[in-house]
Amino acid sequence: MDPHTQSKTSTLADGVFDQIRTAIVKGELPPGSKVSEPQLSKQYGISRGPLREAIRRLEGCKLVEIQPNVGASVVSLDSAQAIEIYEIRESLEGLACRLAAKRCTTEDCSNFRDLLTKHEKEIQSEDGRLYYQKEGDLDFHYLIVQLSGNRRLFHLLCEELYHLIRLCRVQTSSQQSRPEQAFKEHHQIVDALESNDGELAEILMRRHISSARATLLDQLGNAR
Amino acid sequence: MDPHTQSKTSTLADGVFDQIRTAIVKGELPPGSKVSEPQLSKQYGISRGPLREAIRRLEGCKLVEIQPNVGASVVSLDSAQAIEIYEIRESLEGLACRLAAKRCTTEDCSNFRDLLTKHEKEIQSEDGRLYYQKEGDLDFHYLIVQLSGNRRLFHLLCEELYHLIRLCRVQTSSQQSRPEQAFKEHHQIVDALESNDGELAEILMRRHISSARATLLDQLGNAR
DNA sequence: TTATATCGAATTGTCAACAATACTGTTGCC
DNA sequence: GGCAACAGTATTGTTGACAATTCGATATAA
Repeated sequence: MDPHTQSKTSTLADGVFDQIRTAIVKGELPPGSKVSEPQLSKQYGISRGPLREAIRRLEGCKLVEIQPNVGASVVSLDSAQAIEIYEIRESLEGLACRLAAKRCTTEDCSNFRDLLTKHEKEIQSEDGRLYYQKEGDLDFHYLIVQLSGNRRLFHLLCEELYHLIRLCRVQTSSQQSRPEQAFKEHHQIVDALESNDGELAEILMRRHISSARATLLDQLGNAR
Repeated sequence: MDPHTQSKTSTLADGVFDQIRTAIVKGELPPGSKVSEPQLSKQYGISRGPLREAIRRLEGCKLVEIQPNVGASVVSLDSAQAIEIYEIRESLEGLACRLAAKRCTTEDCSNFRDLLTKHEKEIQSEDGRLYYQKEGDLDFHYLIVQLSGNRRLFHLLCEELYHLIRLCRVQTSSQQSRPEQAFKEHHQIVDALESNDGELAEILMRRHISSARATLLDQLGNAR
């Protein structure tokens, strides 16, 4: 569609991987829809070779499912799978938070505070409705995972799991209904980070995500 | 090499994916070694197309690293990365254990006990040295993850992380030196599962893996 | 001897064509 | 009318060839 979108990636396969992944998490390729090789091959102006490699990478991220001799489809996450994803997220972000608390400097903390006040303004100005859709929430979590220092954990969360979570939100067209509470919880987490209390930080983060999961599942239930 | 090894998988790419993955975790393709497309293409008797798809899947499992215009190499895990992997494993298996405790039936528990006594015999007969290399240890963990009921967690651990852990052991040619202690810890975990005490089971599992990590890192340090 | 440049070989990236399988719409039969 | 077999079409799986890039060896100069 956008011919100028093709960024200057070294290989075509990596380029279309990024593009298709974005299309999926934005909902342009709806969950359950078929990922047709001829169509995408035309659309992105590349041959089927690199395209198939890109699809295989998407399969690795669990964003598409491939049936042999049938093809790939965008994953469709039911509530059971959403629960599974959030259980894993809760565990891993708890870990990230515990690790981050050990490495958190005063400068890091002030960065967190800055981010949170910036978010607070957005919440107030937009009445909070768009906070989650604009990825403001994930920003905060990104920063913590980054601070954890565990690069594999960063990749697992930020390059794989978060995309699935975006997909969940797309499927429910979720407008998070508890921005104020989430905001308060974020501050509590930073408090724990500030005092380098890893165990508390982990507990708070797990509780925070557990609440988010409950909210999401509530919406999933209502959507049905 | 083994022409009859090519199992009847639906697609060539999936077949060689399995074969190469096995070759990597067995150490036949040593860490850091180049994954040459022409060579493997000849070796497995397939064209480069499906082979490249298989390599892309291996990249998704983090078993190889791909540099554009250079090619893929088997990952080589230093101690820092081993720590990262074990941190993640500790967190996720803690989760698995907590979930498993909630779903554990008396039948499941007797299965665990059977497995453990079987392992005990192996330990005694072989003086424990081969316990870990024969994957007896991972058997136990497999069962718990399976019992957790979280299929995505199962895939993440058993289809991705455990292969990396095997790779760690291959790199250190690790002969676990604490089979008796591990065995005792396994029993304690089953005790917790038996009483459906998820929180205790999680704590015990995390501690168990933490000990395993310490042992591994000790060997990594000595190996250097 | 060391460093640099250059050329050639090998490898990776990409493509288009062929083979095999799955899907679709029709026909024929019960 | 409904269902099963069938043929045609479209899609996926696979291959070999070509283009582009990288790697290595040789030669040259300081």
